[in-house]
Amino acid sequence: MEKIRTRYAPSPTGRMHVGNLRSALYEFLVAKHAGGTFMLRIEDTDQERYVEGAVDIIYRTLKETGLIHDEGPDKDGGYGPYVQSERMKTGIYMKYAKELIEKGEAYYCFCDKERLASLKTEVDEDGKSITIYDKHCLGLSKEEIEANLAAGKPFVIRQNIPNEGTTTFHDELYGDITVENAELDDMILIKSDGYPTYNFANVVDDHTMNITHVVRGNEYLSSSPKYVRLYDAFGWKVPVYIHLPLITDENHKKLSKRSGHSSFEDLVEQGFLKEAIVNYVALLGWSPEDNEEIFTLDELIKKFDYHRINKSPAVFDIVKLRWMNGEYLKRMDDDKFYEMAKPYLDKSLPADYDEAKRRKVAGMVKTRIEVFPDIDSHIDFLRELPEYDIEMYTHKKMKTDAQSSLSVLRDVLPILEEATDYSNDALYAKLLEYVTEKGYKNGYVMWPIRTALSGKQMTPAGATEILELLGKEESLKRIKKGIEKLSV
RNA sequence: GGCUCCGUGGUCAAGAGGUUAAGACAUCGCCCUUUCACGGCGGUAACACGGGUUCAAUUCCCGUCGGAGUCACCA
Repeated sequence: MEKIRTRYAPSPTGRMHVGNLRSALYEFLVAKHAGGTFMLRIEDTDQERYVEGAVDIIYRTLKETGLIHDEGPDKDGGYGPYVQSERMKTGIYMKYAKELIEKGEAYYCFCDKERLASLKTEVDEDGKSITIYDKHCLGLSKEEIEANLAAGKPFVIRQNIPNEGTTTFHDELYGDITVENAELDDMILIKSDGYPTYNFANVVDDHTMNITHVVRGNEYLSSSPKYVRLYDAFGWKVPVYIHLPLITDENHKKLSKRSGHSSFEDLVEQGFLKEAIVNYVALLGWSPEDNEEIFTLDELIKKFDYHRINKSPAVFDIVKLRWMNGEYLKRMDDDKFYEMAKPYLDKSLPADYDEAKRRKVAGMVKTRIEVFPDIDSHIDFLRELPEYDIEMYTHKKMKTDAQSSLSVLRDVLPILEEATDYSNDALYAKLLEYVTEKGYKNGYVMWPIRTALSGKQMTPAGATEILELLGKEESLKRIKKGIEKLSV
């Protein structure tokens, strides 16, 4: 069996959104699972859409996600035959286009924009025009063509598709798909600026680079017959097609940059881990045989079998991504977690907290956040006591209310004032003495303390842990404030 | 609108002619607890509809409906 070769062929038009990333990932996995080759090819034949820096984004994203290509250009390795605009300079596309003209499978077209526009007669509900080129220039004589070319008249080269019969192609997932040739437009192969269109460059490059498996989004499904006709026209072997189900937003619309859907980099900026994003995206449209959900790239390579790819579109669910990111955070070792959380801790914590304290807070927060930016909402009270309502002192299960809290806080204040050891353990022991002496339940005492200290419904730590973090002075201040509030 | 594809809970997603139709996220409840969270346990919730084929269809076929994609000198 021949070695599998796949390629990721993005056009540099900006950041990679989740759909792009998923394509790259599956192309990578299809190849790697079978020990094949994964390559990168930059499809930049549209000078108008080219975005400065977009190629670097592609390199960076691939590198950061671990989707390392075996062939193709990279930041340091210079360019090669894998950037279409460079490749075009060799004249390869024009050469092949002319070959098709000789075979009668393509032809010169000199129609101008106006004539083309006049063809767009039918208009549908959305105001969109529908056109199929009328093959006007196919009827040109050899002399007319020569004359036009000699006169330097702008031209394009079109694929010649018969108006009768049908074309069928096979997709590994969707099976055989057949369309009427009459439905197929004579698509442009070479544009008037001399650049090949995506459609043409794609086929020429896939063939000449020996791509065996073409993995791409399902939006290409309906144009695939045209590609197949191109392969046939050349007499080339048609690659194995694997069209991927679309990834959509919550409204079931295809993800796109234009609609402002999140790119990989946006997600990273929102605090998601790269591994979690890749992991989550892998599960959009594919599932393993077992019920595992968390895996590394290497595990994915082992498990990935493209036959298990789903056919129906998948909604990108950020809520589940958040959950998954949280799983990654929980499994992360403490040192690494601390390093990554540091910038967020620095932002939220009082400046005088030393490293030991910061590490302690990191540990508290580790299992309760889903993404790093969640940190602030958990610990902001350490910086400053927020305004809070005394309603918060009421807790049904702890059987506390404003009145009971007031008396507890009044009792506890002197204990805390006298305490010299402000460690969690010592304070806990001290307060427990009080609790047992009075015959209260733990929560009956701890709840009001915690409330007075934090002013929050929830905190990442218990009352005594917060006492330790805050320190004596600040703690007493907050307890007094609580008493004051409750006394009114 | 033409063409193409898709249609299992709110979402992801197993399954496949005969099952009590998995699992995960979300949601709800209980337990644990120095609050919340974590963790543990449990609950609600799905085969779009109508015809066939069959002893038996969620599963196969047809139709309907619904959704999406695509119809550029963009990729």
